[in-house]
Amino acid sequence: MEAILEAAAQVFERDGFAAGTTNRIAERAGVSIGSLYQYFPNKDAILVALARHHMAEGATMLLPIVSRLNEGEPWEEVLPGIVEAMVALHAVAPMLHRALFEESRLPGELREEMVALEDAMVDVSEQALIADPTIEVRDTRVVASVMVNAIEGLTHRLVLRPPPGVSIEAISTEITRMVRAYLLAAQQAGA
Amino acid sequence: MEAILEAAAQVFERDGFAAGTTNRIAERAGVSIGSLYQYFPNKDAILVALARHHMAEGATMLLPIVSRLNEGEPWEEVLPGIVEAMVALHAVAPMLHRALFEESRLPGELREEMVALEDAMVDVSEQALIADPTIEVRDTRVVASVMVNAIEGLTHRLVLRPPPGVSIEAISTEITRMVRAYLLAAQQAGA
Amino acid sequence: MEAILEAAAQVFERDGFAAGTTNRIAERAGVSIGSLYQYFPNKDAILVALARHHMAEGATMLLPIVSRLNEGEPWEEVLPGIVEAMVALHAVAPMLHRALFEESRLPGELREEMVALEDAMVDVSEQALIADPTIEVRDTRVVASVMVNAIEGLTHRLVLRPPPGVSIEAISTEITRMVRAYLLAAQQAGA
Amino acid sequence: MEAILEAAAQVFERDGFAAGTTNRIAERAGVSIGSLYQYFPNKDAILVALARHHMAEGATMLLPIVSRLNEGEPWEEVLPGIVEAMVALHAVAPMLHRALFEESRLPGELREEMVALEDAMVDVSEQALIADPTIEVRDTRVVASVMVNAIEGLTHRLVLRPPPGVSIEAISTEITRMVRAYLLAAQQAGA
DNA sequence: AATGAATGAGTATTCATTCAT
DNA sequence: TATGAATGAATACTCATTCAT
Repeated sequence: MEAILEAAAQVFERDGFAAGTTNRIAERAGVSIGSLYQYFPNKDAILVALARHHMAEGATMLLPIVSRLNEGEPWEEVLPGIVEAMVALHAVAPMLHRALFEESRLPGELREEMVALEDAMVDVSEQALIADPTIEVRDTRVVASVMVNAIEGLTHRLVLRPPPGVSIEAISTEITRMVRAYLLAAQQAGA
Repeated sequence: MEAILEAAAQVFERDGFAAGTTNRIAERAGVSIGSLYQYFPNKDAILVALARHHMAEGATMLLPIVSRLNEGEPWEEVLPGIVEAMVALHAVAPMLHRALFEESRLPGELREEMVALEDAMVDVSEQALIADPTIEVRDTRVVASVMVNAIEGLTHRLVLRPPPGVSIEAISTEITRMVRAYLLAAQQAGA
Repeated sequence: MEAILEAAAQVFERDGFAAGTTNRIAERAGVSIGSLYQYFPNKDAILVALARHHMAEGATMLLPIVSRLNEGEPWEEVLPGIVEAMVALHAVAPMLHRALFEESRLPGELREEMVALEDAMVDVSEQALIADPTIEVRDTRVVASVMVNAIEGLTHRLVLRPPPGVSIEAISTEITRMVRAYLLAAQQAGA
Repeated sequence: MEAILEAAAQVFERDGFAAGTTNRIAERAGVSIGSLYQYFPNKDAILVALARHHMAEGATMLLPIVSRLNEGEPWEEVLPGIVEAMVALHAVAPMLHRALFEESRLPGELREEMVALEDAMVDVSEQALIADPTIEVRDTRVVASVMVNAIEGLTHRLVLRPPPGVSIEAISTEITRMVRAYLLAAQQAGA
C-alpha cells in the first residue's frame, strides 16, 4: 500500500527505525494494524520496501547523468550534475535516509544490492578516469573509490546538518569543488 | 563507575543504542542492575557520559595539534596531523560512535555542546585561514566549515566502511590530499 | 459446503483445532474466507458439523453390526466386528478425532448428543448382556459401560500411537481379546 | 516459582494449553507477567516444567510398586497396585494431563523422554512376563505393550469421564480385572 | 452468492526502572 | 551501598470476523 509506505517514511523520518512502531505507522496511514500486516509480513519488510524505493529513485536520477561519462564526456563536465542530483536526492528526507541505511540491520540481500550499486558507481567512475584523456592517475581504483565516498559522505553530512549560512546550492558548489580539486591533486601526485 | 561506561561502550558498539539493554550492560560490567541505576539515572545518561568522554578524548587529541595553527604554523603543515588524529580517534569503536551521535536523540544540551565544539573547530580553522599569509580565500567561513565537515564526514564514512583494498594509512593520506586540494582550489577561485 | 468440511478435516488433522485457522481452511478448500462464513457462522460451527458427520459415520458403520446383538446373536460373535469397525473408523484421521472430541469445547447440545450416543451403545450392550443366555454377570450396567469405554479408549490409544511392531489388524485382535476376556472374567466374578 | 506452576496447572486444566494465556497464569499466580518471564523463558517452558513434574510424580508413585515385579512377585499380585497408582495419579487434574500430553507439541527431547518412560514400563512388564513361572505367553512384547497401553488408555478414559454410577474404586477394580483377564487369555492363546 | 480487503481485540514477549532487603 | 526480584507499559504480530462491492 502506497499510504503505508508514505506513513512509514514519515514515522521513520521522525522517530528512527527502532522507535518507529508499526502501530504508529498504521495509524498515520489511516489503516488498521491488521491491514498493515496484510501488505507487509513484518516491520523489516517495510524498511526494505522503503530502501528499494530510495535506491530506485537514486538510480533513476543518476543514470542519465552518469551515462554521459560512458559516452566520453569528461569528468570535469559531468561532476556537477552528479553532485546536484545526490544533494537533491537526500535533501528530501534526511532522517529517513539515516534510519534506512544506518540504524537498522538491512537483510544481507539488500545490503549486498547497495554495496553492488556503490561498487557500480565506483566502476563507472574508474572507467571514466581511465578513458578520460585529460586525466592521468596511478591508482584509479582508490581514487574512484574515494571520490564516490566523498560525494556520498559529504552529501549526507552537509545535507543533514547544513552549516549555518550555507545554502543548498552552495553545498553542491563546494562538494563539486572539493572532488574536482582532489581529482586534480591525485593526478599530479601520480604523474 | 568506570566499569559501567566501559561495558556500555562495548555493548553499544556491538548492538547499537536501542538494542543495547541496561541489563546487558550491568551484566558485562559485573555489576547488578540496581548499582547501575545508582550511578546513572537512566539509559540516556549512560550515553551522555559516553558522549562527553568521547568529546573530551577528541579535544585532548586535537588541542595540541590545532593550537599549532594558532601559533602561526601554516595550514599545510598542520592538516595531516589533524586528519590522522581524527582517523585514529574513530577507528577504535566506529559502531559506538554511530550509536552515540546518530542513533540516539542526545539531550539538547549535549547536542549544543557538540555543535559548539564543531563551531570552535570551524572558528579556529577560519582564524588560521585568515592569519595564514600564504592563503587567500574569499568566504573564509564557508571554506572553514566545509573543511571541517569534510574531515569529519570522510573520516566517519571511510573509517566505518573502508573501501576494499584501502588501508587506514591510505585513508588518512587521501583525506588529507582532498582537503588540501580543496583549500588550494578555494583560494584560486577566490583570487 | 462439502469442500470446506473436507478442508477443515485436513487442517484440524494437521494442526489441531486451536492452531487450525479459518483462513487456512478456506484457502485449502479453494474458497474465499467470505464464502466460508456464508456457510458457517463461526469456527466452532465447522467443528460441530464435522463432529456430527463423524457421529453419523460411526452410527452408520456400527448400526448393522450392533443390531445383530438385538437379534439375539451372542456377544462373542458380534464383538470382533464392532472392534474392527471402531478401529477402521478412527484409523482414517486420528488427530482430527482428537481435535473434535478432546481439544475443543463442543457446545453442550452436541456434547449431550455424544454422551447420549455412547449411553445408547451402553444400553444396547447391557441389553445384549441380559439377553444373552450364555452370559451371567451381576452389575450389567457397569460391565457394559466398561466394555464400551474399553473399546473406545483402546481404539483411540492404540490407533493414534500404535506400539512399534503391532499392525492395525493385530490391534483389532488384541482389543477383541481383551474385551472378550474381561467379559468372561466379569461373569465368573459375578457367578 | 512454585506459585506460577501451580497457577499454570489450574489455567491449563481449565482452558487447555492454547487458550491458557501467560497473562492469566501470571494473574492467577499473583505475580506480574514480567516475573513469570523471569522464571520461564516462554510459554512452552512452563508446559515442559509441568510435564517433567508430572512424569516425576508418576515415576515416584510407580517405582516402588513396579520394583516388586523385579523382585519376583507375580504379576497377579502387583497389578492392582499399579492400576490404583495410575488412577490416583490422573484423578487429580485430568484436563491438565490432556493439555500436557495431547494438546501441545512438546519439544522432541521431552517427547522422547516420555516415550522412553513408557518403553521402560513395557520393558519391565515384558521381563516380568518372562520371569513369572506361572505365565506363558508367546509374543511377550505385544502383550506387554498392550497391557501398558490398556492401563494408561483406560485410566485416561475412565478417569476423565467416569461412567455414571461408577466410583473411582470401581474403576480401579474393573481395569485390573480387564488386564488380568487379558493376560490369562493371551497365555491360553499362546499355549 | 462470492470475494477478499479491512478490522482490532488479544497474545507472547521485552526491557527500563523501582524498591525492599 | 549493593542487590536482583518484581513490575507493567509497550511492542510486534495473529486471526476470527465483517462488509462493501
